[in-house]
Amino acid sequence: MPELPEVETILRCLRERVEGKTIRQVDIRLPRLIKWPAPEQFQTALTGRVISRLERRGKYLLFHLDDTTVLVIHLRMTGRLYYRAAQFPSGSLTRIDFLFAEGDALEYQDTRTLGTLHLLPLADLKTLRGLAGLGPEPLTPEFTQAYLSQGLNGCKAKVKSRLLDQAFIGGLGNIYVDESLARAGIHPERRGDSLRDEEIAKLHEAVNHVISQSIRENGTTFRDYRDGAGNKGGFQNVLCVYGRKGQPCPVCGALICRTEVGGRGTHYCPQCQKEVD
DNA sequence: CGCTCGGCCTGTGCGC
DNA sequence: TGCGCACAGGCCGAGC
Repeated sequence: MPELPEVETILRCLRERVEGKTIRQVDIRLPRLIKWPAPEQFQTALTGRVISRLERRGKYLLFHLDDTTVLVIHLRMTGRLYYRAAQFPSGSLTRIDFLFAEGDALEYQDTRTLGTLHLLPLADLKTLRGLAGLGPEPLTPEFTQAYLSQGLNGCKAKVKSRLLDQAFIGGLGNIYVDESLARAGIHPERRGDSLRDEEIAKLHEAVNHVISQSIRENGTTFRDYRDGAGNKGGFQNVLCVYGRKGQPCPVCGALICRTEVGGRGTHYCPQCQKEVD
């Protein structure tokens, strides 16, 4: 479900609500979501811990605890984290319920149940390969035009597939890749190594622009996404191509096309994003 | 080694 | 109305 801007929005929302809270009880209703350690140990180890700090890396959310262990949550497609005030009961959609000593709670919901939860000592975070191998994120000093250029150099894969690789760029997902390529005027099926310098410059600008604008808009609610308090995002109102098959391109008016690239639904403007390979 | 594809899950919305 | 199918924001591992 969520990509970098959505996870960032959840982080900002939850920070003020759960940092400093003591976990009194963990109610596990779908144990298979807990990948490490075994659910019983997960439950025991978390009970009594204080959440000292929240952090986001790519699409991962990290809950640092007062004993230097870390709860790592990945929401995958439909995971949600909801803060629940003390007077409300836990709902039927909750898969894992974190109850605080103060009476309030954090609930993990997940329709498709593809999400993952790990509890690890800080020093063992490197064993989570997806997390440890994350590439630089958009809007960081490491994500330069030169880095993008170097990563596309010799890349025979389609540019869209390359941009979705979290080890190359951390945090981009299907929506923002489609939107970035649209803004840069690059067809998603172009070979990575076919992009000219000026196109790479445009793509670099586009990725940063799209991600920063979406963070400002609190992410994209295409369907399921909500932040930690249940609020929708706003970026869906300014999407140029994603989910807009058959609708006019806001730039040129041509009708948006949908195709499949690397098994992912892909949207582009046939006029602004010409195939030139 | 680089890359593509299928599998993991459940729910929703569409066309017939 | 009911049914079946296509599709869904991500990631990993098998296999080419």
